[in-house]
Amino acid sequence: MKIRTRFAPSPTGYLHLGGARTALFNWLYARKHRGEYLLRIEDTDRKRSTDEFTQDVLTSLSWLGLESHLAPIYQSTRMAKYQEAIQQLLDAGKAYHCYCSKERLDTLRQQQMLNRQKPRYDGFCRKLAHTPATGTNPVVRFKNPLDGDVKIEDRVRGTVNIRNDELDDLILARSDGTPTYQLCAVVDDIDFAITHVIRGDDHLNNTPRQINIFRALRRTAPAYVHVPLIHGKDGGRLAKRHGAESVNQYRRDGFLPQALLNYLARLGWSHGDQEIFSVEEMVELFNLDAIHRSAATFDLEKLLWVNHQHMQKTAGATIKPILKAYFNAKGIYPDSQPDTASLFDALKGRCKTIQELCDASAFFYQEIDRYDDKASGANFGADSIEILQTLKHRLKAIDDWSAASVKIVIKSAANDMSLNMSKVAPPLRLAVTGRTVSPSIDVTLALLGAKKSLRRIERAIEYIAGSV
RNA sequence: GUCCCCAUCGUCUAGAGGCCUAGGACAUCGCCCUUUCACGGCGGCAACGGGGGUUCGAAUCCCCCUGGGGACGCCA
Repeated sequence: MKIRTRFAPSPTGYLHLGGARTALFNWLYARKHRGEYLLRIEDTDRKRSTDEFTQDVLTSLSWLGLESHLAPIYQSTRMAKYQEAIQQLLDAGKAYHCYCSKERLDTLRQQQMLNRQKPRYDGFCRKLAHTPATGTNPVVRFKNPLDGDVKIEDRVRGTVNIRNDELDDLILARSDGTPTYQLCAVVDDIDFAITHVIRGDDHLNNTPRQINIFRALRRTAPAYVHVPLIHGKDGGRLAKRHGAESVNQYRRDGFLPQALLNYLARLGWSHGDQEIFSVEEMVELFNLDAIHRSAATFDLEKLLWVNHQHMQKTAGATIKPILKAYFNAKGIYPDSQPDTASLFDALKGRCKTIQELCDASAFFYQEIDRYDDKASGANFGADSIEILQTLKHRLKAIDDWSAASVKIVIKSAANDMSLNMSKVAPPLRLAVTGRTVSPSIDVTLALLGAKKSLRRIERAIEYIAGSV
C-alpha cells in the first residue's frame, strides 16, 4: 500500500513553527517511504479563514521546500462531498437533528461544571420522536456509541483507550448546513486515501471521535501518529506571545530554510547524538520510532547555532540570488565591490543569520560617515598618520590586489616600521571600516578593493590631520 | 472540575535491566589560538521529580504521589 500523509492547517493564522514541524514530519515520512504528501487547507470556517493566511501558509511551506505531490486541497470546494456523507449518516440512523438552543446548551454546560463533570452534550434530541415546532434550524449531530471504548493504536503513544461514555454527540453540520472539522477531516482522509495521520498532540482527544465516524461510514481509520507539542519558554504551547509568530518571520530574520527544518526536526525527534542534518539526511534517517513522547521547549539560542552551522556549509555562489533582498531590506545596495558571493563566504563563519551578515558588511557598500568615537580616540593618534601614510604608499604599489598580497605588504610595512600587527591593524581597520570589528584586515581590504581601500585610507588621514 | 498524555543537566537530547563514575549538543564559566569580533581547540559547572515494589542488579519494568501539558465550541 502506498503511504500517503497530509498536513492540514486551517488558515486562521500564520504558519507557525509547530505547524511547520508537523508538515515536516509528514513530508519526511512520505518521502522516506516513497509515498505522497498532501496539503489540505481546512477552511470550512469561513468567518475565521482568510486569503492572507492561506497565502502565508503556502509561501512559507514553499520556502521551506515542503512541496506537496498534488495541488492543495481546499475543503471549501468539497462541500458536496461532506453533505453526501452527512446524509449517508442520517439515512443510516447514525446521526440526528438537534434543535437545542444555544441557551440550553450554555445552561447545561454550566450545570455540569458545577457538578464537577466534564461538559458535554446530554443527547437530549437523540431520543426525540418528532420534529419540534421551534422554527430554528437544527444542527446535525453524530450518534456516538454509548458504551464500549475506542482503542487508538498510536505509533508514538502506544495504545490509548478512551471510553465512549466520555465522548458526546458532536456536531457534524452547523445550523446553516455547513459541515464541521471532525466530519470534513474524516471524509477527506477517506477520499484521499490517507494512510498515516501525523499531527499535534492536541488532536489526540479528537482521535476516538474520528475513529467512530470512520466506523459509522464503514471505513477503516488510518494509522495515527501524535507528536508532542512545542512549548514556549513559559511551558505553554508555542504561540505568538513567545515571539515565534511565524515561519515567515524567521525567513525575514535571516534563517536558512534547511536550518529551520534541521532545528525543528531535532525538537521531538533524534538520531543518536547527531545535531546537524541536511534535508537529504533527514529523509534517509527519519523514522517514527525515534519520535519522542514528551513536549520540547523552543530555544532560539540553539536555532541560531544550527543556522550558523548551515551557513558555514553554504557556498556564497549558491546563496547569492537571495542575498540582495536581505541587503535591500536594510537600505543597503550591494551594487559595487565586493561581490556578495565572496562577501558571504568571508563572513559566514562569524555570523549566525543572514541579517547579522548584512549588518556586519554594510560598511563595504556605504561610505563611512563617522568613525567609532572610542576607537578613534585609541587608534587615530598623531602617530597613526605616519602608519597610514606608509600603508597607503605600499598598498598602492600592489598590482594583483588579493588578500595574500595585501597581507604580505601590511606585514612587511609593519616590520619596517618596527611595529606589531596590533599597532598597525587597528588604525587601518578603523580607517577602512569606520569600526573596530571586521574580518581579518587583509581579507577586508581584499573584499573592499584597491580603489575603495586607498580612498578610505586617504580620508582617514585627512580626518586625523584635521582633528589632531 | 472531568478525561487523556507526559516526566534524564537551565534547554534539546543519548540511554530500550548490568557497557552509567549517566554520554553528546546549545547556553554558561575558564584557558589556548589571535591584527579586532567571531570561528575553532581544550577544560569546568550542571540531570535520572518523590515514594513504594519486581529483580542478584533499575535512569531503564510495575504502582502511587507530585509536577507539567493537552482536550472538553454551531474553532480547527
